Amino acid sequence: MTLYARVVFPLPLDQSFLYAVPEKHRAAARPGARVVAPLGARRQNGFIVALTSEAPAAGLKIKELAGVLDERPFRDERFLEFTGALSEEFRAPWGEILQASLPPSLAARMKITVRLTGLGRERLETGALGPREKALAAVLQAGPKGRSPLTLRRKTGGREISALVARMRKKGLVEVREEAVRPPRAGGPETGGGPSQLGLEFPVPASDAGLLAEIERALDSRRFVGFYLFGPDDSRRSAYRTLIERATRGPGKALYLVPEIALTREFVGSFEKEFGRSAVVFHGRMTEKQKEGAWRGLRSGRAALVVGTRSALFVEASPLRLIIVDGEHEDSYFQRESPSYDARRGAWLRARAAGAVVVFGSSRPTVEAYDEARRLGVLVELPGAARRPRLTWVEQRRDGPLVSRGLEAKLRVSLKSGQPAVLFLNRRGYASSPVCAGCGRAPRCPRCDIPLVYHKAEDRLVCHYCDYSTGVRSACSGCGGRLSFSRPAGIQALEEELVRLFPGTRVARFDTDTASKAGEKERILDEFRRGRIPVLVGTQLLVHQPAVPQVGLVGILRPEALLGLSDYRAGQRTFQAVAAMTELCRAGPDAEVVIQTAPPVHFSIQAAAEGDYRGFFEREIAFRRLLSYPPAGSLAEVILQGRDVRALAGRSRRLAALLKEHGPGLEVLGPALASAPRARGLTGVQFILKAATRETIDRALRESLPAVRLKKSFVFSYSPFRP
DNA sequence: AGCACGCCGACT
DNA sequence: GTCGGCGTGCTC
Repeated sequence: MTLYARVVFPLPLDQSFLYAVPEKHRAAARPGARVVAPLGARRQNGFIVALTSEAPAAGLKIKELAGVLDERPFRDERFLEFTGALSEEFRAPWGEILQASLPPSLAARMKITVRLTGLGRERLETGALGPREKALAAVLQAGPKGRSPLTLRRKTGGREISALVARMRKKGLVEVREEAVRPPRAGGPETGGGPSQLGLEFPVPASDAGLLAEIERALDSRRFVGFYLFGPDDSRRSAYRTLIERATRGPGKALYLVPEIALTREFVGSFEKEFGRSAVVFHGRMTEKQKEGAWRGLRSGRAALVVGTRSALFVEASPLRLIIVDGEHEDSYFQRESPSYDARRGAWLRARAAGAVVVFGSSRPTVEAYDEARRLGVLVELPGAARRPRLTWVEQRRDGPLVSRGLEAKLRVSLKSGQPAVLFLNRRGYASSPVCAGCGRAPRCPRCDIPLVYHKAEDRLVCHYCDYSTGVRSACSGCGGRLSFSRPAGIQALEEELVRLFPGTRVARFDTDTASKAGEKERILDEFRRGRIPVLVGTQLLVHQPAVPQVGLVGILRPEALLGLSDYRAGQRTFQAVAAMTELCRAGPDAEVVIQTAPPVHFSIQAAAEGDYRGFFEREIAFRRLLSYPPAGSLAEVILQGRDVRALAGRSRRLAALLKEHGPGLEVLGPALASAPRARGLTGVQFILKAATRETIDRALRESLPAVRLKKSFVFSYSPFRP
């Protein structure tokens, strides 16, 4: 009886392939093993994901595996189950996910060099070459002996060159050499010692004590279950500590995910006594050597805890008993580049496959997670005193100055007493945008209720969900007032105004223009910390810096600009940003947060300033329900990309027609121009699909997408606890 | 992705 | 005629 292996490749393919397993490879060919297999005209590394002895469907030209690279599978079947589910849910190629899960020592990286042959040099001199061949040969002639395909591509204008190189190789004009880069040897931090005993219990109100007991029971009985811890930072950390201790008492391991690299060190630092020697750090910016060290520590059993960013989701930690996802509301858990996935959802899927406990935590959860956790009865509320800084509201007059009189006076007092201040304004440059003269809000789409985006070329306001558009002189859909352009209101304008108001005072600006490089960021923050810069102005970029010191005066200017993001999550983002900015204010009677905004104050701003998450949640969930936005329904963004705009238009119309056949139950918005103009020469067209359940969306995509051959990408709505 | 195939316009 | 550029489609 013949044995067949189902193989996936690290290629952008939405598909697996079937190969016959030769007799001599029977023992090693197991799910999870790496293989080499003939694919088309070449040999390609891949992964076995399943074995079967069933006869393959007719019409397949079955080939044999060329080789098996591992005597033992590099990961167990539970890990395969997890990555398979992740792949399916995010439409990310399984093979690419597995490739990203390899330890550095197995990620066989090839160094490819292209060099000109004698014949090629001769042809270049005699000019017997095509224009593209000539360009490539000239680059090779001018530079060092060998070039990598990537530099060649860059130096010849960025166009695809693989076919060209292949042809030239066949003609003997160039030579292509492949070398295996030697695998890294383990280095980095040594780990040792077992986890020590902790006897901590975290405080929970009596009403939630039952849930705590349930988490502990699940840990002890190795049952899969998911929980959400809602509460301030220190209460959550104390809870994590208890859970980690419990999970790692025996051979069990724990995975602790954080949103930022800087937080990995902070966490390990703060728990050094308990976990320092048995914890390893893992994140994407580590060298291969350091990563290899982390893998070794975990495999040998010396380390019981991994602290890392989203890529740490894939490291081997067996037997896995606990996954913690802290700062659940942070967008950095989502990976946009292929393979694209959401590590928060990934944590749930991995915990399910491994029979582990998954715990999310935040002081300001996403509406989606909070709602699901509450409905499922897995929301644990941790007590803790919320700091309440003094709050002052200052009216932002529509055509008034960027810094109002009220804020100016506060700044003057603060500067006189030598107190540093931070001002936020979330708009770069000098941008001006259309606002309603009546209510001061950004105009919104009457159908989707998300902000319209101003397109300068057509001089119109456009909805990026449904492509509704209107003239800039039209009436505000909220109050009927007239729209007009605001005065320049960007952060650069703010900086200049401050310099004018306070001559001789140093003002530093912190945005993507001044702090794009890593070193530059630290330099500005360092100077601010030392008191050399009394006033720091920043965009939202400043919110995500871990090392911003707390100050006595925090000014939040025009936070309503955050609501202008053309996305149904704008309210959520605004709440999170304003809450984070407010937290930069230190405690004390002389410390103060000044919010300068145009009335009426949006509930997300009001609630954030007052530290009232639940107040925000109730209003926001009502809005989402009203328009069936997640979590009240499921939503998917489908982006099609192409070079040829006319073909793109035709095919997206066809896709729209196909998708619409799946109604009722599926709402198709679009096609509309994708919000971010995509990379070099590619135009993007976007659909929004809305339905009550994710299944409806999946079915429609499954049946409609194969008919449209174009580069596609997806963003699905976030639903961490979906069964 | 990477590679083959097949079609079109510009040269010996 | 033939060669190179480029779009299209397939890979078990």
